[in-house]
Amino acid sequence: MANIRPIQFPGEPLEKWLAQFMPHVSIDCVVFGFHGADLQLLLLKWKGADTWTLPGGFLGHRQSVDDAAHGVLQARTGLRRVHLRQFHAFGDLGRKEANGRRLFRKNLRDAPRRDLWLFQRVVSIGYYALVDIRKVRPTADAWTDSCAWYPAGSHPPLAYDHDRIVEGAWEALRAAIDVPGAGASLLPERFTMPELQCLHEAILGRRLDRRNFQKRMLERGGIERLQERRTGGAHRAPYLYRFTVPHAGLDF
Amino acid sequence: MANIRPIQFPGEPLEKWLAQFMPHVSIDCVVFGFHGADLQLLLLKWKGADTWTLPGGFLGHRQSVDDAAHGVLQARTGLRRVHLRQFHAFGDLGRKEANGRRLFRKNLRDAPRRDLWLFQRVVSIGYYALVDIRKVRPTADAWTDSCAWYPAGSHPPLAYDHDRIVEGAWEALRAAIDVPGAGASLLPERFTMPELQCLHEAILGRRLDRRNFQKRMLERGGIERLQERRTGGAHRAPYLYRFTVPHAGLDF
DNA sequence: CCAAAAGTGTTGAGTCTACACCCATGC
DNA sequence: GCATGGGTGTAGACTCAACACTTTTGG
Repeated sequence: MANIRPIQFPGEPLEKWLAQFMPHVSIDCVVFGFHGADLQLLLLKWKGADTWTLPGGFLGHRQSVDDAAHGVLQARTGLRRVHLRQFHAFGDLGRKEANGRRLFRKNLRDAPRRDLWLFQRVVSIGYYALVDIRKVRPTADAWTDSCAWYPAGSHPPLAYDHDRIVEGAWEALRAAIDVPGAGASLLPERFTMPELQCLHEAILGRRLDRRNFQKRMLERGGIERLQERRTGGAHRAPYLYRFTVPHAGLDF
Repeated sequence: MANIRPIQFPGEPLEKWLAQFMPHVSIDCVVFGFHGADLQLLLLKWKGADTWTLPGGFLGHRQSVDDAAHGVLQARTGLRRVHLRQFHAFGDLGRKEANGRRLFRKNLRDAPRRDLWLFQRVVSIGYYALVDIRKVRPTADAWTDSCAWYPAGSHPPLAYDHDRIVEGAWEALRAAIDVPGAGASLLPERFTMPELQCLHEAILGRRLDRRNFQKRMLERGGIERLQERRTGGAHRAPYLYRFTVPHAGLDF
């Protein structure tokens, strides 16, 4: 992995900040975490508005798209090596760019120029990320006053076309859950089988049979049972497992 | 479908032509056709160079990414309603932009400016298209002197990262072949079961069992048997079929 | 001892694959 | 008739979902 450097808004003028990026292209990241029984989404709330968006960013001139996505993740979560997967590019008209100008305006001394590419149409490349929610330190940026987790099923409506992007990410995640090691990065290093099942149920949106699930996971490989059990809970102590393929599809 | 207008290079200067496009974003189309027993690829050969590339184009300022892809297809094939599917955005560094400047240079009176976005890094959105090869009129553009079909297994090496784009498209096509109506747009309106099987074998890269294939296709639905048979060939005349779902996933 | 959760096994339905047989057509 | 390709059926392997039983733990 090369060249991950978080880029903060360095102050006005806006033009100067924008100059370091490749114009008209952005990254949006649907960051999935897992806690309790629900999938969670990492969302940013903009200053001075009841507006939420996905964490996003732009491409440095000498930065690959994948690196830029990792940069966004590192800036908002502090994590460097996350499971990150590109799933679709969004380039429809009517992505409500004018709305964006209003959002930025509130946090600038002077009104930004109308003809900046930031306020014209931008093609956004969608990534989804799977992270261990306990390792994340949510960090807002210069434009937003909070970065926080929301239940994926009932998050506040998002600006632009970000609700559609979430839909696409979730669909891609559902399609990708069926490979060995899937979900590795959403869980802590050591986990129990019921926890893994709970994660799969959250992603798929339906209940699974406990016994068939366990069988399938073990036959498929990619996880190994440890000697220890999780003690302390009521009832029988479940075994702990860990993934032997650390991150499915994470190749660096 | 809105706003499909093929945009031709209107003559120099290059800057003027480029001004109508959203900078730094391009479309590349992997156009699959089917003839005989092989998948075919539509490729462009550049003027004054032994260089082949995929058909591509840029985004008009008021044009969605999908519309731009349809525009590319219409310009190179004459077809308006084709099965077209976005599969990945390519934005690595090292896409050999300098090479591109050399290609354009040969067909311009004056050397183009070095700082045009065309010669910097461009993020390319990859689409694959499935077309009926007999309906296509391959049409070169101002930069190329031929637009022609090549066997997908043994085409000339492509410039930039276009070989990788073809790989990705083929993989996405393999993954998508398993839905009812798949391949509808690669075949003529009426086709025989062996023809459909041949297509599937070409896409998957392996032989299939004749009997099981027929059974699966008919049980799955989406095609219907006609009264007619294909006469004229040696041996028993096969039935003709047609798709009842016209184009899988083509939604306008 | 009981309730609740966790581990393991079995059975039947449905699906996929390999293969055998018959039909049509040109030579 | 016979070689070749096309249409249909069947038996076995395999997969997957439904379900029963046992074990462990806290109260």
